[in-house]
Amino acid sequence: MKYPQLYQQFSQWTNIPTDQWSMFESKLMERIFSKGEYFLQAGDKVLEFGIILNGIFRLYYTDKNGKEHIKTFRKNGDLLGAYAEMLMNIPSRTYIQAMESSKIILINKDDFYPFYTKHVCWQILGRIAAERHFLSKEQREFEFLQLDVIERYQKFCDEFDCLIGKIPQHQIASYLGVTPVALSRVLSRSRKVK
Amino acid sequence: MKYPQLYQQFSQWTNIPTDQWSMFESKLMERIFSKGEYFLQAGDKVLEFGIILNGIFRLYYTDKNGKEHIKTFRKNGDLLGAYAEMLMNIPSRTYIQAMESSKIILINKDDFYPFYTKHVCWQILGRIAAERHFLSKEQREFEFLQLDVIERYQKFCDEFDCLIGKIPQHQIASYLGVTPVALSRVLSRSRKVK
DNA sequence: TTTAGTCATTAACCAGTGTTAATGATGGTA
DNA sequence: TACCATCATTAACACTGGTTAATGACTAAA
Repeated sequence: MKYPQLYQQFSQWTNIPTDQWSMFESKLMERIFSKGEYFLQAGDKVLEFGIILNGIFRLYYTDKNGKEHIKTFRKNGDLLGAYAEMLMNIPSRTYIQAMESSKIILINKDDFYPFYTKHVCWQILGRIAAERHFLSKEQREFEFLQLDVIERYQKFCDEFDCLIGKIPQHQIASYLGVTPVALSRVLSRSRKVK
Repeated sequence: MKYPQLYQQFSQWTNIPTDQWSMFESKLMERIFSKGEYFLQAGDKVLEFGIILNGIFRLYYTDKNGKEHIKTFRKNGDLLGAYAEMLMNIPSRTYIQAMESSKIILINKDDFYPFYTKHVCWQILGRIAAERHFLSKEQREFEFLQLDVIERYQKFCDEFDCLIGKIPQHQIASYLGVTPVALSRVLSRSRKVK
């Protein structure tokens, strides 16, 4: 078994027969991304997805004015890819960029899909992955509807604590849906209060 | 077959053997909701979910100040329930209220879950339901990050066209993440431009 | 018909944000 | 060292959105 850690992670969700796992592992590839390198850019065909062994990536898109909007960050153990575009079978609208030297496991979409019909465990994993993606977006919707900037920042610190310091503040601002100037003001205000 | 229309809808996603379908149908119940009646309120145990035959529901939660925030609206053919809370197995944080007289099909969560192990088609349906829920949230995230109020309003009109006139404008404002006053101003401004 | 309730609109005021620009700090590179 | 790029901070200004309150339209109930 090449990736016992990954097997552990998947086995949390459902039992995977060892023969299924070894077939799956045979399709996996490793790849290193250096800081700043892109896993995917807007317009690219979505041919594969990954699982992060170590490192940090940011996912963002650009609007009609060329401004970047950060959707989320991904770290150890997270799935990596343009998930929505893969489901819709359209070219990527998302840029996915390594924020530090990162190591990931890759699998081709076309190598993975056949597993769905080989064993029910892959359907279960697919369902749980979708459910977890949904839950994180539901949480984000909650934050946009109910929380102001400073509260959203605090939530960000809770969720991505290990990333503070590794992510420039203006990118956190973009994730929170405000400008770097606005976030800086808010943080400065909250420091004065304390 | 009691609900051929529902069978049709599910069959779009995957083939369902007739014996599976009749077992499934035997668990279904019908229920009518009159205007204003609640399918679910915050604090309720999430015991069941539904599929809307006809009518409109709104899903919202309240914040610490008692203000309502509308998450979405649901109409014919949509799944109805506190999906996130069901996945997390926690009490509902969501209020689900009929906006007009509505008819739905109900199934108990505990009656449905066993189907996951009876046939793979239910896993596939579960996965696709989760994927579709995810995609709609991803779309909503896009709108919050990239669009201003008037653009979000236009998107709303595209997505829920049949509901315009049936939904009070202040509830649309809540869905868009602004106050009724702000939405009214924005619409009045955009009317003048034309 | 009268009354009460819901809702959209508008005005006035204020807090917060976007924008632009200037400043200073930091870190990497020639 | 000097130079460059990146980034956080702050100021000034315009504008948007939140809040409150008043008004009028409409509907349903008494």
